[in-house]
Amino acid sequence: MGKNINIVNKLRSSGLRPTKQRIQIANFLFDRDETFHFTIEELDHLINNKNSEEKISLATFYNTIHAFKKAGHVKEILNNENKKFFDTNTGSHHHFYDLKNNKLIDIPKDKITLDLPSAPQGKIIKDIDVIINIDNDNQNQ
Amino acid sequence: MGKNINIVNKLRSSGLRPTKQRIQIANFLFDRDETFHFTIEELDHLINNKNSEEKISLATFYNTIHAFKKAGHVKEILNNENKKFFDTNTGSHHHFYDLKNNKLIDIPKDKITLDLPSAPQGKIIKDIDVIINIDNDNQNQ
DNA sequence: ATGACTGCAAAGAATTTGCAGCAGA
DNA sequence: TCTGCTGCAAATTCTTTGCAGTCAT
Repeated sequence: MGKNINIVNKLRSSGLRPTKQRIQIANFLFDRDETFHFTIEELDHLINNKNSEEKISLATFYNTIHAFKKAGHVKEILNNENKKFFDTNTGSHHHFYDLKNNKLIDIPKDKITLDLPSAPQGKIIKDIDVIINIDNDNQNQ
Repeated sequence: MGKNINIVNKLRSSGLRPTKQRIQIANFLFDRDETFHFTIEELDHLINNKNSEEKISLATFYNTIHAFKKAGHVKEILNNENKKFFDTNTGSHHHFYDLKNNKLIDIPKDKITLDLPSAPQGKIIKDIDVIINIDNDNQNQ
C-alpha cells in the first residue's frame, strides 16, 4: 500500500531509518484526518494495546517522539500538568483545553485575532501560544 | 512592623496557621512591588540561602505553595518544561516567556486584545492564557 | 560490516506522601 | 491539650540514559 511508502519517505527524508517501530508509530500518528494530541504514555498504551504481539518499549516511544519533534513532524504543546503533550499539527495554531477531560482541541491560527504589545528591548517575538480553557456549561460556578 | 501583621492576617483569613515558615515564605513572596515568578526549587534556594540558620524543608515549600495556591494567593502558570511555575500576580493577565533565560514577564490583560472563536457546544470559556515566546534579537535565525 | 536503533533496567528529576515529633490556638 | 504543621525519608511518577544485542543499509 502507498501509505507505507509515504511514511518511509517521510522518515528517510529526515534522516531517520525506517525501522519497524518507527513505521508503526508514524502510521499511527500521521495516517489520520484530524490532528492528534497525545502524551507519550497515552501513545504507548494506544499502540501496545492494539498489537499485543510485539510491544514497543517505552524508551523507544521517547526516543522516537523526540526524533520526530526534532525533525518537525510533531510539536510540543504548552500544558500545566507535569506531562508533555505533543501535537501532530506542526503549523502555527492555538488550542481549546477542556478542563473536564484534559483534552486539547485545535483552533486554526486565523480564528484568533491578536493585538499584541511589542517585545521588550532587544527581544523578538518567536511564537505565540493561546490556550482557551473551557469547562462544561450549566453547572453551578 | 506592620508588614508581618498583614501577612499574618492574610494567612489567618484563608484558614492557614501563621507558622514561622509560612510567614517567612509569605513575606518573601508578597512583600515586593513587582510580581514574582518562581518554581518551588528556586524558592527553596532563594530563601534557604539567605537564612543559613534555619532551613525550611523542601516538603514544606511544596505544602505551603499548594496551600497558597488553594487560597488564591499564588497562581500556577502554563509552561512547557517539566517544572511548575507560580506567579504572585493572581489576576487575569498574560506573559512573555523569554526562551533565553526561561523567565516570565507579566503582560497586563488590557495590553492584549483578543478576538476569539466561541467555545464548543455545551462549553464555556473559563480563562485564556496567552504566552508570547521571545528570544534575543540580532542573532542569526 | 558498520553504524544506528531497540529494549531492558537502572538512574535521575520533580513531586507527593506517611508519619513521628513539634508548635500554634 | 489538641489539632494542624514541619521535616525527614521513602515512595511515585515521568523522563532520560547506558549498554548489549539487533537490524537497516
